[in-house]
Order: sequence, then structure tokens, then C-alpha cells
Amino acid sequence: MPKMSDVARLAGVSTATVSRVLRNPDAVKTGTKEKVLEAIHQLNYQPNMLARHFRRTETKTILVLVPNIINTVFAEIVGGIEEQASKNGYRVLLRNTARKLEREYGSIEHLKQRQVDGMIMLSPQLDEATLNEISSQFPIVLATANLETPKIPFVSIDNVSSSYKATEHLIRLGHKKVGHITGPMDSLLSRHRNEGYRKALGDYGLDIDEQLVRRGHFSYESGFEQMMDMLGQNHVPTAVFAPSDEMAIGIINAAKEHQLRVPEDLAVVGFDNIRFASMFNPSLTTIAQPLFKMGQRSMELLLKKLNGESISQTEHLLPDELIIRDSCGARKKGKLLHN
Amino acid sequence: MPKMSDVARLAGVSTATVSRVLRNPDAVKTGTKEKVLEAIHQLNYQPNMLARHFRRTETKTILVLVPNIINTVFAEIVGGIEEQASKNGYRVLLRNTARKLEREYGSIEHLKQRQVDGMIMLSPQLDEATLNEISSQFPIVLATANLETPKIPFVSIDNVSSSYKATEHLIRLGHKKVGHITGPMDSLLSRHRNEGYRKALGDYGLDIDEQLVRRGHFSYESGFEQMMDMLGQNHVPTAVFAPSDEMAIGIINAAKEHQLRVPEDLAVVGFDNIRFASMFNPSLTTIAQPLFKMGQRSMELLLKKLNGESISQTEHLLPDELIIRDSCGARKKGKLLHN
DNA sequence: TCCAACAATGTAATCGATTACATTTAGTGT
DNA sequence: ACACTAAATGTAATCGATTACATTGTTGGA
Repeated sequence: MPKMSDVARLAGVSTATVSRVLRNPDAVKTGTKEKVLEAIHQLNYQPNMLARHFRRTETKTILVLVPNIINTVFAEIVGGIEEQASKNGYRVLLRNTARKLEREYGSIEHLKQRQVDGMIMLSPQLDEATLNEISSQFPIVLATANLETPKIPFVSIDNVSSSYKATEHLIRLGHKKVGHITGPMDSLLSRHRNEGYRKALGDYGLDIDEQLVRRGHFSYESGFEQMMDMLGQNHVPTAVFAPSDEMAIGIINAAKEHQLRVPEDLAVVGFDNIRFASMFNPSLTTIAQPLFKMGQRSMELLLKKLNGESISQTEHLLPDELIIRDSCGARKKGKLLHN
Repeated sequence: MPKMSDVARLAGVSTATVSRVLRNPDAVKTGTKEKVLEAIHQLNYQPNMLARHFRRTETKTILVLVPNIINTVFAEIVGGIEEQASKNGYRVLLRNTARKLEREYGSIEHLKQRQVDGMIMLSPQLDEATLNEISSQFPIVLATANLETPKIPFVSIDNVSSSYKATEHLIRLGHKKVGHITGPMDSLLSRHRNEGYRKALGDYGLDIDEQLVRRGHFSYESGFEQMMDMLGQNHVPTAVFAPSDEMAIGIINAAKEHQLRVPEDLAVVGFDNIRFASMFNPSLTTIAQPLFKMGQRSMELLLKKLNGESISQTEHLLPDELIIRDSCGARKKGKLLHN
């Protein structure tokens, strides 16, 4: 494996000049440059990246922390990040936290040791104080995370307004008893989606019936179980808003177990617009998050930080969209009733 | 940021000793070791990994090449790889090839430049000669890939026997007209699944009706379209084997479009046992691949290579399983008809 | 023609951990 | 107590690219 000094010798110049040809070509005369490039070509020289990274204290690598890579929502964001990263000469280190707090802490070590230049955290669980602390020392960006007091750049959608929109849609279809199964309430994201739901009911003069609000945790299972339980009572909703598509599917399957037709007997709106939302039966009305774009944007922001550019805003809310399909009952034989 | 020489000074020893305490503690007297550890603690010293990696020409990082991270099948394998890697002090670099051959070639550069210690390729598209060439120079392992002439360790399931099993299951349920929509035929994996299907029909004395065999490419869309087309003909199967669950769902939806009931009018068996297989309606009978385990195993094999251990076998076929649910008609009211 | 000013190139120190080799210390057997 | 081996520690070179600073070359203007 030839090194820079070999190239220098062959080209009859110093290593400094070779280095300049590589990293700052304008500082070298054309003739010299050609000699060097020719030597590089002849020897098939590749710079030793480990040496470069060591010397420059940079890695051209970023860390992406994912709660669970198997979740398509995260996988899609990671896809966006990776695309934008590799387009800009950065590599992506993937780390699964399995939602364990200690693994999030562990990643800080990685930054401290300069093993990566920056980090993007998807749905971090660390508290804001800790996150701010990290952010003051290292370039980080958050994705799918909202902050109470935003000091760190983050990319998200407006979870309150999107949930409002979803709930409103059900209300405008004539539903008075709109239920909601929440995500885990220690997550601000879940609280926001809950807030949007409540706001919509309030704005339309509907009382919030706490019996129709259950706590879940985004999963199919929690949607199914909570809905089974709710339908076991004699007090039952005619529509439900779920903060994830998986949950919505669980809810629909629970309804089917109870011989209810969806959307006729129970209208359902989900969240995320995962790939299967359109394949399911009935196809899911849902809020589409621009996941891939969110990933790209997160990386763009991180790149700015890495290049020392200032980021004016911290909140980066991308537009979401209510996608109307069959699970809400707004479409009859391909025709839309409203919206 | 304190460095090793700072620790050495504080502990009153040489850097060599500090280095030994860190990497080869048995070579240092207990007393000295304690002094050094105390100094490390006092200074909150963290070794500079970039320096270490440079000096040792190793990165403790492996590259994982994925055709498409958004595909849950790959995401799950990556999950297994990541788990096993981080357990062993390795980090995982993720690279999406987007099924582009040039990106697979690009990854070889990464290896050449010693930016990673090894690589795991998921469903590589490179030809075997090229793969062998890479493998002779660098530690690599393949996952979800079968090889015609196996010289490189790879982890897979036996795609022929699993497809045989799936098809046989349909035949034993009484079906004579069993169709198949294939994956892309430039992939050995697809050809193997096709082979298993044909073998089963042959073994049970059924002729292969080429009108019932269509070419697709694993996707929902291709399943839907091919099935729509097939059902448009007057020559129609009573059962279909699909080489992916996504495709199976597409097939079922196409059947529904044609007012066919599944499994009564058309029995369907899928492949992969993705998360949604059990949530779909009807729930999918499918071949379960141990994806997470396949990821783990791939990493285990790579670790062996990285540690210079010899790997006796190249073929590592993990057990798959036929999961019987509702889409094949073998279960009636919770009871199994056979198997 | 000569010198100032700048461009181009070279010299050598540097990044921080590792490790071959040298030296010192401890331990063993007679 | 002595010689000798083994254990413990130290010294200093090394990995390869980068870059501050030094030196040489070039150009334009008087």
C-alpha cells in the first residue's frame, strides 16, 4: 500500500506538495499538480484515511441513534439521513438503543472520544437538560422529537395540529363519540397528539369522555388490547383516533373481533402512513409524515452545524398531510364526502 | 482532553505502562496498575480512538451494505447484526445501495482504504467472481444470499426446501392448480424459490402450468398487478405461492378486487413472516425466516474472520418454518386440517 | 537591472497511542 | 550469597498525513 511519501518521491516533490494537491489544489502550479496526479495514478495511491482522520481530528462519520431499527418509521428516517449523508461525504454509524436510556448515555462517550463528528437522535428519551448539555459540546440534531424549550435543532411535524386535523376530520363526518388510544405519556410526542385530539373536541363543543381515552404505546398489541377492552364495556365510541398506524390496525382488528364493521360501525384514523396503510383492509386514513424528508432535513441541519454555519431556527416542522382512505368512512365508492 | 502522557506523568510511570494497563493488564504489577487506574480516573482520561485506530490499522467498525433499509426484512437482519456487533465492541456503518451496482463497487474502496475492518453484504448483486475476489482480500460475509459455488461464508435459509414446503402444503390441501408469482429471475434466491415450487408440483405428479407462473419482483405492486392480470384470464389458479409477504398481500387484494374470497376461492402462502403477516386479514400463512438470527449469525461469522479463526463451513443455512395462519385455508375455526 | 511582494515549494514538527527493544527489578535454585 | 532467569518497566521509534514556518522562485514596477 503506497503512501504519500512514495508519491512524493516518484513525482520528485515533497509530501507537503502532494498533500496540497489533494486538499488544496489551487495552491499548486499546474505543472507540478500534473506530475503529482500522474504519480498518484501510477502507484494507485489511496490516502490512508485513518491517518488523515487522526491528524485532522475528524471522522466524516455521524452517529444515528435509533430506538428500534425494525420499526419502519425509523428505518425510513434513517434512509433519508443516509442518503443526504453519503451525498456529502459522510458515513452513517447506526446504533440501536432498544429504548434503553443507558445506551443513549453511552453514545455520548462516542462523541467525547471523537469517534464521530456529530449525532442525530431519533426520538431520544433523555431529558431536555441532558440533551442541552450534550448539544452545547457537540453537534447534534434531533428527529421526530419536539422540545418544550427548544434550544437544539430538531425536525418534526406539528403533532398537535396534525392530530387536531385527524380528530376534526372524524368530527366533521358526524361523530360525537370519538375515542383515542394514546402513546406512552412520558413522551412529549404522545402528549402533543393527545393535546391535538382534545383541542379538536373542545373546539367543536364536544365533551371529552375519559372512558373513551385509553393509554397504549404505539404498538399493534396495545391498540388491539385497549380496543378489545373498550368494546367490552357498554360505553363505546363510533370513531377512534390512533397515534400510529400499527395501533389503528390493532383497533380495527379488535373491532372485527367484536363483529363491528369498519368504517360503518367504527371509523378509524391512524398516524404515520406506513407502507401497509394502503394495503390494509380497509385502507387506512392516516396522517402522513414526510419521514424520508425528515431524515434528509436532519442531516442537512447537522451538516450546517458541522460546517460551523449558524442555524437560525431550532424548530423545523415539516408539513404533514391527512390521507383519506377507507377506514374513516369519508370515501364511499371512491367518492369523498367532504374535505 | 488529557492524553496518555498526562496519565503517565500523574501516575509516575511511562506511557508504555499506561498503554499496557489498558490493553494488556496482566503484564503490569497490581500496585502499578492501581496507580495508573487512579490517575486515569482522576483525569477522566479517555483514549483517543482515532490515534489508536491509526496506529493499529483497525477501526472496530464493520460495513453493512443494504439494498434498501426501508424494507423490514433487511432492517431486521441489520438489527441482528448491530446487536451482535455492539456486544463485541464493533460499530456498524450502514450503507444503502439502493440496488445500484456501482454502490456495491464503491464499498470495496472503503475496505481498501481500511476504513472498516470487514463487511456484511445483504443480498449482493455483484457476480460471484467479483465477490470471491473481494473475499480473498478482505473479511466479508454474505447474508440472505446463496451462492452457486460457495467459497465465501454466507447465511441464508434453504430457499428450495422452504418453497417446496410451502407449495407442498397447498397441494396437500387438495389444490391442483397452484400458481406462483416469482421474484426477479436474475436473483438466485428467486430462482431457488421457483425451483422449490416446481419440484413440489413435480413430486406430487402435477404438471406445471406456465400460464399460472408469472414474473414479479417481490413488491406489493408486482403481486397485485400480476394477479389482477392472471385473474383476468379464464384460466385461474385455486392457490398461489408468493415469494414474499408483500406480494402475497398484493395477490390477496387483487383476489378481493375480483370478488374472490381468500382462502375459500384462492389460497395464498407468502414468505418472510413480516410483522404485518399476522395483522393482515386474512392473516398470512407464510415461511418464517429467522431474520434477526441470520443477522446475528452473519456477524458471528465475520467476527471469526476478523479474529483470524478459520470457518469450516461456508454455507450456513438456518432453519425456516412454515407458519400456518388463515390465508391458506388449512385452519378452520382455529382448527388445523393437516400438518 | 534590481528589489519588493507574492507565489510555490520544501523542511520538519506534530497528532497520541502502540510496541520493539533496552534496561531495571524481583525471584529462584544451589 | 551469587548467578541466572523471568517479570516489570522504560525509552524511543513508529504509524502517515497535515501544516506552521522556512526557503526558494517568479513577477512587475521603478
